[in-house]
Amino acid sequence: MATIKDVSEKAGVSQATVSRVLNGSDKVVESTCEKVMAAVEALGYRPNTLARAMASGRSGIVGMMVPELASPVYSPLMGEAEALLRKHSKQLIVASGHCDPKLEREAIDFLLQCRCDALILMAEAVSDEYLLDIAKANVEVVIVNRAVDGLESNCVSLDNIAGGKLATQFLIDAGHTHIGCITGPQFKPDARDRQSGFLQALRDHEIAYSADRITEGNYTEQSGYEGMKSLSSKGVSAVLCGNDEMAFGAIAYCRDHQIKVPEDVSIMGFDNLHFARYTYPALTTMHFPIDEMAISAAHLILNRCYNIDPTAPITRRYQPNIVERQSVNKSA
Amino acid sequence: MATIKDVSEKAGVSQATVSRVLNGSDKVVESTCEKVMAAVEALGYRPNTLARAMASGRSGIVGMMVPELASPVYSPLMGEAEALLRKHSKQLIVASGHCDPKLEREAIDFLLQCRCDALILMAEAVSDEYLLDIAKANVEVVIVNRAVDGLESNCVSLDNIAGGKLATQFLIDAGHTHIGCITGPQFKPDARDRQSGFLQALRDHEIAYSADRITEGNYTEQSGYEGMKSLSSKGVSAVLCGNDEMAFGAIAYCRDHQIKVPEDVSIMGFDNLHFARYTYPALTTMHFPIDEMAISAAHLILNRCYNIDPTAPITRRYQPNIVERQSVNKSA
DNA sequence: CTGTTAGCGCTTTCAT
DNA sequence: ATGAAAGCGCTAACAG
Repeated sequence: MATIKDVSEKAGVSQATVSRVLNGSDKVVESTCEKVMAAVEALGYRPNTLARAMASGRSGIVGMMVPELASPVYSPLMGEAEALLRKHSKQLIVASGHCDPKLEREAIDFLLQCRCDALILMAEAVSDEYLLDIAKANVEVVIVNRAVDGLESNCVSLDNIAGGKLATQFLIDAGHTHIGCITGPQFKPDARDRQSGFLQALRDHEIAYSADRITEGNYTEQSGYEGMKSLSSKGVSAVLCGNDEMAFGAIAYCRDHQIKVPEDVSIMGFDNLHFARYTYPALTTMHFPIDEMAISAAHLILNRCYNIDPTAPITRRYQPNIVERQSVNKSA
Repeated sequence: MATIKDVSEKAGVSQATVSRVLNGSDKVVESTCEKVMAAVEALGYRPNTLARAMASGRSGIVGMMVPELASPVYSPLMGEAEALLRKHSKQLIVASGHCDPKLEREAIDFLLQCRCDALILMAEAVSDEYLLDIAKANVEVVIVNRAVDGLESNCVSLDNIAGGKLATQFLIDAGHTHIGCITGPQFKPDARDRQSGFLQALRDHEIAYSADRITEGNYTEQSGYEGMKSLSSKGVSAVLCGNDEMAFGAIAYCRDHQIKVPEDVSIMGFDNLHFARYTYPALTTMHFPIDEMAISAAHLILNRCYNIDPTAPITRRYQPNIVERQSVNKSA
């Protein structure tokens, strides 16, 4: 593969000059410029990103960590961020943390070793302190879906408490008083928040809280199925699920056991996955604006790290809203 | 951030020695080793991947191009490949080509500039010739979901013709003779192949081919919805969709228009997306073993490029198989 | 077993 | 406006 040296020789100029025309930085006289471009063309030269990063101390790479690469929930985060970053010639590299503190640290380490200029982290397992440490290093850090104390201006998060509350209120307004909840795994901040919103709404409406109407799942369909099974004998007329996938599982359980949704039991999800509209009945759920959050995160980095688009509006705290479809009975 | 020089000074040895203990390559005496490790620890040193790649001529990075980062179809490709590669300390970086020849070239260029040791390409828009050119360069290339003449040993593909045929046969065996087809966009090789399998099966069974029972979609739900609309007046008892997403759209159309699936019309998908089991009725479809293909692709690279696991079994040509659920009426 | 010495391909002063 | 030269942080012969 051709190097800058080859190009400079072929064009009869110095390497510095080649570098200058390629980066459009300094003023180069028209004719020299053409000679260089011709040589680049002839040799099929592609600048070596690695070498460029080494010499300049800027890699142009932004690293992202998500829990899983293959997940309907996080995919949009990668998709949207990549699109925007690419538009400004920044490259996104992604690593997955698999919700495990050790793996998350490894992933972040990897990203750091790649000398990313900035990091977008969707960290679920690692501690706040660890994140604070990272943020002190000389990389710009943006944390998605989690509000870390002391890192307010680096976080783009969703108000999950308000979401849980809003969803529950919707169910209450629809006339439900016997409401069950299949929560996400309690070690995850978002799962805890959603549940606490649920509890708050109950309290606000002075509806008796009943521990056996709450069951903990792990965000998978399977656990939603199990959760629904255990709730089905508890006399609930509505079930709030910690996420859409568990809601899919709950619906599947109902179908398998001749429980009609929403006539016999209403089911509500959380996330508004793309597919939520295709279940039967179509799932009523809370919208998680992850694509917008991705864009805010990317803008934040573009601003702070590369000084691009400093006027782009950035929202740091998002409010979920209800997407009403057919899985909730409103005449209960 | 600490460099190898800092470490070598702190440990009182040469940089070369530090490099040796870090790479476990050469023999280093125990005591030296400990000194170095202590210094590494004390300084919080992380080797610079970029510099390492430059000096060694090997980046340890494998590049992947997929049509979209956020897609239920391609996600597993990234997820599985990353998991396996990471297990062997290789990093995956992903770029998206958006099904556009220009963007695909840019993505591949980017990957090449990053000096990836190998490329996993899911290229839909770029020509065979272009792929042949790339393969001639000094990167290992694996092409997924496309069989390129002259690159047989670098391709991991799915027999889409056989898949289209098998699916159609299944419909025919179920008693259907008036079969419609919503195909994918014809500029995509897989869409063409699936359609030609459909046509072959019809021919094999001497069922009259009727052009107005075939409509071209673009793999989106929306286009499936539209396709079903146009087919609904053509007297078909079954519809084969070019992919699951269009099948979802077709089902949605039927639901909106009181057409019962599968009593009035049977619908069959292609891909077996994770979500296909959650539609109502649950979608009968062809399984696209993309996770296994991802693993084969990754193994191929591990073998050829890094000489790891040379005995791992690798399949280059996959056969889709039927996943029977509830959307096809078998007593037609 | 360990140190010395060249680079890897590029950017960036500093001269001219 | 352009060239010369010094690194960026690391690995890889080659000595010893």
